[in-house]
Amino acid sequence: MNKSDEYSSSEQLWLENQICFPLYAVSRMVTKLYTPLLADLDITYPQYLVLLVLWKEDHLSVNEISSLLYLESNTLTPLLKRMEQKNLVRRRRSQLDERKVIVSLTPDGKGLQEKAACVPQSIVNQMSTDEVSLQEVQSFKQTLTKLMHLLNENNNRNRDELTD
Amino acid sequence: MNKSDEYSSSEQLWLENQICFPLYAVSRMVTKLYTPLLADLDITYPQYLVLLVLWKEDHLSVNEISSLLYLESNTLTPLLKRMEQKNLVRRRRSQLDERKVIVSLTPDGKGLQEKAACVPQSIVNQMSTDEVSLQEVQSFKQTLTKLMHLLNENNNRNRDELTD
DNA sequence: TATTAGTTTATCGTGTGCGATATAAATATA
DNA sequence: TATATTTATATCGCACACGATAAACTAATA
Repeated sequence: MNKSDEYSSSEQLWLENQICFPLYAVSRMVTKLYTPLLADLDITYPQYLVLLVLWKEDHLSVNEISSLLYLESNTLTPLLKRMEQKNLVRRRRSQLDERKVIVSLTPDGKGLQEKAACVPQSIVNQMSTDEVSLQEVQSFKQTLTKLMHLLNENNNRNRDELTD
Repeated sequence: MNKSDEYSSSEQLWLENQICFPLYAVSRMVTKLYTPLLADLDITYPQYLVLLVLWKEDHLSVNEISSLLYLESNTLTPLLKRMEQKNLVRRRRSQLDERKVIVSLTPDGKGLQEKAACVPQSIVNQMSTDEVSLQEVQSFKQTLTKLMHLLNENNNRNRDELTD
């Protein structure tokens, strides 16, 4: 173990020595960066994520969206209903399997893709500075992605253990 | 600019090429890791964060907690009231400045520190694997902390621009 | 084919987060 | 000292997140 990783029991309970707190804080701060940009499109950040996956592949079931975004149906169902109210998507029960609800883009929902094209660059510009190099951002993203898959498997394992 | 950073306008709108999505997903997944551990203490993750800062320094105003956790008063006020209901903290108007509300630990709130001592190690154990080295976690945390301060200044700047 | 088990989505309740705004106290200024 | 400005919390409304659970449908099996 590295010397710098040794903390006393009480020091471990200091905010500065925790890794999860900055993760939590930065996540909220980044969402705040998106807010004014997405307000122009009259959508929220989670709604933007749903549009991102549908722009890549349309006509996905709630379950498929759930798997891609790691969001549960109890979050997605009301969120998708709000998007349906705004005429961005349509929700239809599948003919082949009446349990499934297929979510499809409306012309309005498709149309937002062009208006959103400038969003990613605007975010990247706001996040990159002299203090954080592109190289650093790249490896940061790699770690994030590894953690995402790791923790997702962890969550799935914990959930399955309970039902066993 | 690095070759690998060049994306077309439409590729920038792919989930896999975004850095903010894994940030958002990992943040939620990590909170899920805490949930069963904190459930034993009958607290939530944001409530745990409040306790962390009070264990380090007791008798903080709402504003001071707000600055440390980057949470607004409209989030903290009801959260602190719930903690007061559970007899973890006391909320008292300052004698010197009646605008300020001083938050102090009760004996119950202090007592939780011992029971929470094992929480950080449990989280670290669940997050560290062969795939993510300690070295990697260290630099990941450094980038996170830099981003946290950067984005906070950014947010403060944007807020002040509107009132000017 | 009748029953059981599994899958998919939805509902309910609680707890955040935050933009906009209100309220009250303290400070600054005319 | 009366008034305006600033500061510190609180209130309101809306949109997530998610654990627990229900309801509807399909698949598996006796």
